[in-house]
Amino acid sequence: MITWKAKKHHIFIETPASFDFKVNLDYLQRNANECMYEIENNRITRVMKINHMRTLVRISEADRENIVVEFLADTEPILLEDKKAIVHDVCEWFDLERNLLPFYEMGWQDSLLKQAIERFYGLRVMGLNDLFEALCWGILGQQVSLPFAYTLKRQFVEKFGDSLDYNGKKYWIFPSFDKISRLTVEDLADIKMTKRKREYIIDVAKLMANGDLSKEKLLHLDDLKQAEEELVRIRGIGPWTANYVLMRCLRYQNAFPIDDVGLINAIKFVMGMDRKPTKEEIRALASQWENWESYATFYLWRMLY
DNA sequence: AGCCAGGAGATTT
DNA sequence: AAATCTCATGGC
Repeated sequence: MITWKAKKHHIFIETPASFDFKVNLDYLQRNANECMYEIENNRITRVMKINHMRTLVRISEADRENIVVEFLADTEPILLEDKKAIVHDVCEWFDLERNLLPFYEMGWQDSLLKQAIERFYGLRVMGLNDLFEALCWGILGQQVSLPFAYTLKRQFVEKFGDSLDYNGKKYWIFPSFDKISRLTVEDLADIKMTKRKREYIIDVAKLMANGDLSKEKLLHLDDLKQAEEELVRIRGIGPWTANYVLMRCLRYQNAFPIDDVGLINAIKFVMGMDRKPTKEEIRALASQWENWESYATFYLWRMLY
């Protein structure tokens, strides 16, 4: 259990030893076109949705063992349950409750992971807590470069999302599946993604609006395989997107987007290969990562950017 | 200019 | 089942 304490306008959350705020911050800053939060002076500012309320929070490192959440724009939660919800979401975002020591113990002896672990010690798989956002991000990222994916996301969010204003800046809230479920592909015509992707996103929004698809349902399945099957059944979601979402949103430790180009390139780079590794070679390397595939992938991705 | 990008679905073999 | 084709668009 995570220890936290609420002050008048702040909440302090204790972080584990194998956590490094700056390393995670670096990850969050990997693309300047990110639209869901702002980072300035080592402080993250973003909107968080809890119990049907929206709060603008600023998260920073208080000291080596604590991060602090400040509330801005008069959106401070008063009720204890709302404060608890904030703590819960922050913990989930930073994956604070996971014990990384077994991962490090394993990775330390793995020639591929060793460098990544040395370089990014304290890095967590940063979450995409919201299932609709995670699915959309996965779909948007299919077969396009990362910079372009960020552009698509920004267009989508700024056209269909809500925002809170603070000090003359807008802090965006990801479009709701309710809203998107009522749109047509023509409504999304301005967003320069393929028509197919527009269909996928609207269809996913409809499934969520119907209640046929939800984070809760996926979390209540027994294991990764079942959740993956459930997701892959949806048009537009293949093994890559399913595992990406299982990793970043549902937080299955063994989620593994094995076909990911980034992972392939990272392995090629770290091993100094002059060609891309085959799927079989990746499987062989990953056989040592059992039950830590998601973290292994995330750390290797970091070697590229 | 051409290749590729944090793929997926449909069609063919 | 596995290989191949088509989609589709910006970045480098």
